[in-house]
Amino acid sequence: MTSPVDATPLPGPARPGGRSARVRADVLRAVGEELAERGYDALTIDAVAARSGVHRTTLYRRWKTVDALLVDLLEANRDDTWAPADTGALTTDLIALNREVRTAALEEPSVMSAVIAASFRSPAAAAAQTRLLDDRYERCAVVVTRAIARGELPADTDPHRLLMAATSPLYHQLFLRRQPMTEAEADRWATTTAAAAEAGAFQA
Amino acid sequence: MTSPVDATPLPGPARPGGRSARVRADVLRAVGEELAERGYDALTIDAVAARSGVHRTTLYRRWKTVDALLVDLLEANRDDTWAPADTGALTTDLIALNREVRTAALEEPSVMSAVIAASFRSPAAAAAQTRLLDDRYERCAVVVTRAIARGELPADTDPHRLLMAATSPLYHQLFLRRQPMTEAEADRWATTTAAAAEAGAFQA
DNA sequence: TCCTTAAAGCGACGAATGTTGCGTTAAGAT
DNA sequence: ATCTTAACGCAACATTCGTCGCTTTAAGGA
Repeated sequence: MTSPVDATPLPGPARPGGRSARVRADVLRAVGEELAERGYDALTIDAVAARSGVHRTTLYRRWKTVDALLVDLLEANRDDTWAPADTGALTTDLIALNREVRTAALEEPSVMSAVIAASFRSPAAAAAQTRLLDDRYERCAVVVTRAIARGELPADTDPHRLLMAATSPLYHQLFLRRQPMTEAEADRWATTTAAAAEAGAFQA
Repeated sequence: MTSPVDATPLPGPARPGGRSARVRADVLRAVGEELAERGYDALTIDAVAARSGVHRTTLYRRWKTVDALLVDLLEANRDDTWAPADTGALTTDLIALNREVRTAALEEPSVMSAVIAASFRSPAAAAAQTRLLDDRYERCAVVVTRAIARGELPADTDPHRLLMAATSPLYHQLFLRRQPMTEAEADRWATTTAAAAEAGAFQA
């Protein structure tokens, strides 16, 4: 029996206004700077508190862990405009893509590495990582559909499998095996994959 | 000027005998159990000390960090007899290999996942991870050389590239992208790679 | 058997990491 | 302009983590 005057209390962000927003902005900026300057290992609640000027307790209450901070930064900075380069051919598109992946993976300190490391600790970070990569693959699918439209690839080529084949060796080599990888090698995975795809290796 | 009576003090393990060995065995057993029962997140110095009956201080002195404990366990349990299955054909050899990788990656709690997570924290763990994978690739190279001997592959096929192509999508999907992977999918990466290799995709 | 001395045990300490209760501030509604 | 209250600031507390000085044990050599 709810009285008619009873205004809905509304769950969810009850007061997401001015101050809270400013605090969040300050904190996320601090997280980004700390990460860029000192790397993931130095990314601690206290360090972020000190740099942002926001109290420790607030961070513990709103984010609880460093991983949560990182996830929030990721969601906030998510670039909705990114698109793979359009070079006019599958092989060169994949080369451009692989070079971008390699560059991002090799930057120091590596944000990508930080996200992966975090994904091994908290489920939330893992979920963010999944979303991030899913989004990436989604956007990159056009590389394949364009190639199909140009007649370079069979019409039933699976974009996801093709992209996995091209990029996964880079991640594997750089993050799991932890060995260096030259740009030429990255290029080679692109060309090999493109050739295999054109031969129908990734047809459904 | 060393006096003739002056016995060499000998650097290195001065007294690796009975007690030390027993302590190490107890500790490593405890690490393995803790890891298997509660997973990597629960793997703490204190937990290992409690379970093994060895004092905290000893662990801090001899191993310093949990990652070092994990590395030591790995080195101690290293299986020098492992070899890839010989099924008589490249495709089926790769399928067997991928199934083994998938099974190991999917066990819960995952030792493989723990090692990877550790490799993002300590250089020592990273080095161990590199050694582990290098050793694995080394042993798996016979799969390729056998295929060459059978005439299935060009003589100048690069074993390492071929093996990367076959297995890296599994690691990528399971540990980076964190999505499930069916056995059929794992098999498919094996067959696709075998076909590409036979077409000369991994020639030097 | 006895001696020497690494290595393990032990407790106490300091620092870092989280937590809690309470007072204060300001967003948003009236 | 005033009121309500979510969110922040603050200080004190609890816990975990890693270190240090000292004592005790036992491995390995004489």
